Amino acid sequence: MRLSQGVEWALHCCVSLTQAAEPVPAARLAELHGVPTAYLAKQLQALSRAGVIHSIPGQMGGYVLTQPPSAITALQIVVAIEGDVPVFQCTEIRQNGPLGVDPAKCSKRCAIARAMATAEHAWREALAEISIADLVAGIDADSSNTAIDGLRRWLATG
Amino acid sequence: MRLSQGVEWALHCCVSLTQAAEPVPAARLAELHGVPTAYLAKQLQALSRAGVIHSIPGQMGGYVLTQPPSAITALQIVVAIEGDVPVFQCTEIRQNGPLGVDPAKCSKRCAIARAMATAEHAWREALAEISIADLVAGIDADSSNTAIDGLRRWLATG
DNA sequence: CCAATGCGGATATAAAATATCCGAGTTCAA
DNA sequence: TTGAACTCGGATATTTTATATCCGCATTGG
Ligand code: FES
Ligand code: FES
Repeated sequence: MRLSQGVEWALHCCVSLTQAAEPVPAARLAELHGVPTAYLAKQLQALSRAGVIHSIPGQMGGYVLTQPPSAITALQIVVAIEGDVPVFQCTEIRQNGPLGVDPAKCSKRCAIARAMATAEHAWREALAEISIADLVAGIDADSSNTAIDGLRRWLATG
Repeated sequence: MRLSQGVEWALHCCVSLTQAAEPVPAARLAELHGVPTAYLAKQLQALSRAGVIHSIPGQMGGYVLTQPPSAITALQIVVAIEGDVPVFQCTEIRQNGPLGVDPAKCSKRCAIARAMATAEHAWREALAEISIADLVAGIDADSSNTAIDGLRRWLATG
């Protein structure tokens, strides 16, 4: 079980967009991160559909964040890219075999699925506690306050 | 991102094995749960390699739990089937592009990976709190204390 | 010895992730 | 107003992974 690579790209792009004064095209974000343009565009479209970013068409178009960095969470981004399907999916095998339970009595989710969902909920809660602003602060601290400033400068010199 | 189906099978098998007095062959577990025998065998082998269950070869052979049900956690089973690779994998794209960071300065894990690892840790901690005994108790309660008894009886009548 | 079982690898199929392309629509400049 | 250049968007290939299956070998117990 592995999270799609698009999640990492999306996180990096959202961090970058916090330092942009104008819309940033997908090609420019791809150049900045050294990833294939066409595939990154797909992830950005997913973010756009989820309402995390807003797309502006036309010659001076590109992508812009729809909310302040402190209001965007890692959970939103993960859900946007991966979908909100549960990590553990109960396939109701309790209804199979010689001891199969009557399907009519399976309106309630089974005990195993409930337990796994509880653990998954803990993960989602933790993801919801991570904001883009937190990531920006962390990256800035790691680089002795040079990375974010350099990023803003690079984005400005179109 | 979706957890492999083998995890559900493994959980159900461990629950079933708690009610067995003798080793249970893979074919019998497959029949009980109505799943393909050959593929289930693969999952059981993974559990065996991880030390969750013990395999006994020979004519009266089969699988047995290595620990009491209260000592086996859902985390052990998930790791056994899926491997202990992290859900979020940092591919170090911060080293790419025109603003790429010097690889020599990347000995420390990046801020994004750290944040995602924290969330993942919360999930693992929650999984470690789930024991097979808990699942048995939950299933028993859901069935008005009939399912586990029926299971033990079915396993005894080889 | 013979039958039954777990183990491991090799193989075929199905699904998903990855990577790419071209068209519809918009904006800006001439 | 006209047009050209640029943007996003969805539909399309390619590669990788997960799923499912099979067969031969070693081991155990009758
Ligand atoms: S029946 Fe298998 S987890 Fe619900
Ligand atoms: S460089 Fe992308 S998450 Fe670490």
